[in-house]
Amino acid sequence: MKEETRRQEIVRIASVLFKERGYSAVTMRDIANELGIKAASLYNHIKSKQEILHDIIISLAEDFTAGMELIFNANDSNIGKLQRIIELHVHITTNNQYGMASLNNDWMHLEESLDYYLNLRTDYEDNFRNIIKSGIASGEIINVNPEVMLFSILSTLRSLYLWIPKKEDLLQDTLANDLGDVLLKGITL
Amino acid sequence: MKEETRRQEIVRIASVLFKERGYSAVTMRDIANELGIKAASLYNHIKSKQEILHDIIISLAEDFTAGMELIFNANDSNIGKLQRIIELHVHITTNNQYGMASLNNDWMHLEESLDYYLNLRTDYEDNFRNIIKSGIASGEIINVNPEVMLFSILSTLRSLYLWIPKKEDLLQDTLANDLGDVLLKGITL
DNA sequence: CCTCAAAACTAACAATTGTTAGTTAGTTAA
DNA sequence: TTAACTAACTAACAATTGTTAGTTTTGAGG
Repeated sequence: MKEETRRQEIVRIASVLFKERGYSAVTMRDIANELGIKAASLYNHIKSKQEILHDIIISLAEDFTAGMELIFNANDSNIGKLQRIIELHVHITTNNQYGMASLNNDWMHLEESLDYYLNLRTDYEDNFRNIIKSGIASGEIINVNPEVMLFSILSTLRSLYLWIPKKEDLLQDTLANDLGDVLLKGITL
Repeated sequence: MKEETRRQEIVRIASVLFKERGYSAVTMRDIANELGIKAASLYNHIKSKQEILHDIIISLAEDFTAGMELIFNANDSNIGKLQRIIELHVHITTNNQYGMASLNNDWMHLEESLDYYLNLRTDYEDNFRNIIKSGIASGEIINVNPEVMLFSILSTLRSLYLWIPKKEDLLQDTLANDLGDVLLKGITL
């Protein structure tokens, strides 16, 4: 484990508060308080509140886009790719449950990096959609509206951050497997 | 159609802004601006900003709890009940896509009514969970961790508000049917 | 012990926040 | 015409916001 810089600590603490209350409802004084220092002292380490949000969201969004790129270009069945996407989400969310809240709910408060974020998200969704469409074309996946499938699976994966912390006992692999069963094979016997 | 009171108009406009930016990032002046009046004038119709949030969230939460109660006590198979829950979400979300954003993301900013809201939500989830467990016991539903199934289905249904406005062409019934297929029967051929 | 940089501090700022008080214009009912 | 009511207004408030300037404390290396 590398040492955590004060800057990283600020971002980490902030992401916890942002998950609880949302970016706009958390003040610099709240963050400073949690660290036992004064708000003004934060500015020795970070440039602005906005920069904290950027740090949290952009690194996560890039992780997803990079992971998706790998899966998309891999030599695998389309169902196999979907299973690997599920694992990607479980993995990233397990390692940063707090940041995932900002990624989902506070992205609209990004300023300079908003367009960049939106592009990353669009790329990600396009790849996801193309995997589903390929799966339908190849007969791996049922012929239902692919938008409904994309939406349904992605909604579940994006909400993982709300749920993983409550089920700490569940192993990452077990969770990814169960989710794969439920999302891909359905729940009907 | 009944006439909309000024108060209802305020709550409706506010819910649109709350969906875009979140409760904390929307000011009384923003809401007033959208109505073409001054912020102070809002107080002729409402008691506080907090009351607007209460209005939006609590009525929706009560709709869900009441709808669930009906379904739970109905004479139907457990899979049938799940399908009716899907229809309940599609129906309520279609009729109030903006309010659903606050229900999902701004409930933590409720003050006096926070406990009441949390109780409604717990009741709802308990009923949902019991339907799934009954379905497993009766052999209608596969024997996978019921928490994973509850989480997966509910996440999708709770995210509908993000997605329904983009697919206005899709009829309520078609959407509920497709969602039922995907969520219950899975997507694998 | 001294130096120097990192990281804390105090004090203050201009802007914005939700809300109140008091007033005014427009509509309805007597 | 008058009286009452509704819903807008202006002006202001105290508190809180993100941030800056300038200063002091701390701790490691020479």
